[in-house]
Amino acid sequence: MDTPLTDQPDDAEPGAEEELRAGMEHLFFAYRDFIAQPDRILTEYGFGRAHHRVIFFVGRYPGMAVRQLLEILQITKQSLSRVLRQLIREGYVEQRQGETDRRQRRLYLTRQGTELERRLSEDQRQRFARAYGTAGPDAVRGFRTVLDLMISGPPKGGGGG
Amino acid sequence: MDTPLTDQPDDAEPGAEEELRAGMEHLFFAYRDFIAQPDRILTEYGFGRAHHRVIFFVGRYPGMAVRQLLEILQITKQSLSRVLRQLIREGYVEQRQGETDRRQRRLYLTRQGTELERRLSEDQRQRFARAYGTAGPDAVRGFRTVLDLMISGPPKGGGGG
DNA sequence: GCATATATGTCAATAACACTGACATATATT
DNA sequence: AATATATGTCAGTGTTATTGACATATATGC
Repeated sequence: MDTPLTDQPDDAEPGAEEELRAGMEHLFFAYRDFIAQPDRILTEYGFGRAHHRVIFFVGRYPGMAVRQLLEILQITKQSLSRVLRQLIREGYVEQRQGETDRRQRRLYLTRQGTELERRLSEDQRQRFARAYGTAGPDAVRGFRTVLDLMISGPPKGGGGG
Repeated sequence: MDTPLTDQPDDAEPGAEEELRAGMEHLFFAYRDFIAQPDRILTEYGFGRAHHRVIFFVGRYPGMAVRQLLEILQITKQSLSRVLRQLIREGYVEQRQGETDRRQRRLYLTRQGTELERRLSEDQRQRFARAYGTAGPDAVRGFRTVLDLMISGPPKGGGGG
């Protein structure tokens, strides 16, 4: 589409180094293209990427506490607050007091929020579905294996993943 | 490390839908963790994520023209300009006039820029090397297959993406 | 009850990174 | 000469993030 690059860069080093850099590059492209369409939709609503992340995770884990969301998104309370306030005010997310811990404000998508979530993730779901379908189950397993290994570090180090 | 989520969300739907959403979620985590360490290093230099992207791509494709960089990063000329100006002024990137087309300013890393590139990508390379090594060549092939399929859209549709 | 910690929310100031619009220069193409 | 391309810059704006400070409600330990 718009990546006029050959598979092998000018100073292609043979072997592993090149393989790693190619992976890094393609992860960048995949993520870039992954968020392009939702970004376009969000502008209609006056929302940004952060709103999408909140809607995605609250949709996926209903009843999530604010604290959890902060840990997942790794942003500050102040940043989340502005986004969350907007989503609540405009009727996409609602809060309910926690039952066991009443300090918590547990988060849920409203019907309107669920609709927006569907709309935002439509292209992303199709993108995954297409890639998964074309690549086949073995490749998907490999994809998930590598992706998961990149998330929290090596199983040996533990690191708290 | 900091993702206190179970593998299956509250409203787990059976089958494909759940698989897709899990993939989307893990792609988010992988990318988030992928850029965390470079982001920390960049603050030492007063640089941001955009500087890293420029350094990465100029390092990978020496002699790249500004136009190509704009297409890859999908940002505006004005946005790139600010970043590029800073990198040139501080001696990480240099420009040379194109030989065949003298309007072009072809971009190269200086020695200092190459050093910074190594430092910025060190954690990312290790992360990929670890994941690739642990997952094994079959999984890596699957990973690359799926990742590449997600980049520009279906092979059938061809062009757009 | 009191002290302290946790979960949440908000105000203010700031920065990085993107945007649009307008305009300028050098060079290439027709 | 006219037009297009490649690049650069100025001005203004907006989103998303930051840090710091402070407030409220609730939980927990003594």
